[in-house]
Amino acid sequence: MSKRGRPRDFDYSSIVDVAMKTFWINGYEGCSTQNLCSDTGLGKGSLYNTFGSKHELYKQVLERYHENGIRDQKEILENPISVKERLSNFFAWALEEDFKHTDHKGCLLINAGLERANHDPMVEEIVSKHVELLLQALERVMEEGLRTGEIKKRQSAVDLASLFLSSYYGLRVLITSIQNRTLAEQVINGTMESIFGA
Amino acid sequence: MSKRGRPRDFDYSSIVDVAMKTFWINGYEGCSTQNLCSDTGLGKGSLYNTFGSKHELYKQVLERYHENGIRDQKEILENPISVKERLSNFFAWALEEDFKHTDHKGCLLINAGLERANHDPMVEEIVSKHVELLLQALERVMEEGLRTGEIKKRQSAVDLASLFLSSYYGLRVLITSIQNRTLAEQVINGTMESIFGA
DNA sequence: TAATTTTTGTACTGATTGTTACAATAATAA
DNA sequence: TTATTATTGTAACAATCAGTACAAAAATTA
Repeated sequence: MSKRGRPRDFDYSSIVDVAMKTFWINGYEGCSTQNLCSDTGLGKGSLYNTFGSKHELYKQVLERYHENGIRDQKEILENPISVKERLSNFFAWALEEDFKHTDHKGCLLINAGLERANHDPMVEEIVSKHVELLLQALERVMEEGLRTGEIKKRQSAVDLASLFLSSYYGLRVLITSIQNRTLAEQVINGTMESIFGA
Repeated sequence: MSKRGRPRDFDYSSIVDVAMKTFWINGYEGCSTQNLCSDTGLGKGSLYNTFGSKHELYKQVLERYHENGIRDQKEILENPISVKERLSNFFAWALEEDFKHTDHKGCLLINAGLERANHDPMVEEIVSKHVELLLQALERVMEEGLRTGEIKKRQSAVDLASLFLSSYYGLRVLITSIQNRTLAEQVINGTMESIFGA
């Protein structure tokens, strides 16, 4: 009694994935519903019947990106290896994310935040939540590093986490805007040295 | 013989300033030529007669923003006071830039870079140039700090400059996406401590 | 004044925007 | 089979997009 009528012949989840890439490449204002239809293969009927609006589809995309992202980031940061290795892995993961794709670049949440967080409360909310969770995870890592003595600095965990966070986002912005691997490696080097150096 | 015909009754420079704000608030794709006309007070005839296209006006805006920006930044970084004060002033300047406006936020060049650098060579070029010049200015400051002993770390000037650069861009992204002054101050604190701390 | 040159506003272009209407289609439940 | 329900593709919607055509207006030069 629950599922009468013609079943849809596409996979909801796959559509969100494809739409993610389309929004990623073009931004929200920069891509049309026509683009979304041709990229996903859906007709307008199906797209609007399923998602209701371009904005709602965008929301689904951002929520998924956030959930996948914070999962991956936590996995890296909570791995029971040395703190230095964890942070190093975190940077390596970001670097790979940014250089493995040739058509879309950077962190989708940053792109969305800069394009729309000011006028779009939905975007603001998701980005805020993500940053908050990431910052908390980083603080826990820094606390552990300070406790075990792996980090010898006399800085607070909060300050260290904030430094790392901003450096990380700055790195992704720089990579996205100007494709420069050397600079990226210098940023990573400079940040790691600042935390673990003499 | 040089200026015959009806003179324009608006100031080119002022128009670029107004257009800058319009692009800043809405992004490139997010604002229409209609928006630009109503904000500047120009008719379409005047706007297209003067600038030729939306894209050309955007270029004028970005070039002016870049020139003004790098001028201000260099002025702060080359001020003959202590290196620590200079970098502190630099952060204070960024903080003020981001919090003094309520309608438009962040660094226009970052916004432009993330929205368009990938498909628009003009944008990529201006952003690259700006980052390069800023990085050079930062390197000179770090070299001076290392030479005078004000910076006691054993990091290279390049690494220190890269760290500061990414942290600075990360800061501006964070402020733009999530309005959080406390986090901003933690970022600044964390970065300054990393460079000048024990 | 008259000829010349540029600016200005208005109307308009074809294309595209996000969204809706709806009939044909295809499945299930009875 | 028949009734029901959801999905699908197509056509269309008013609104807006970037850009153009052009004549009226306003200045200069002669």
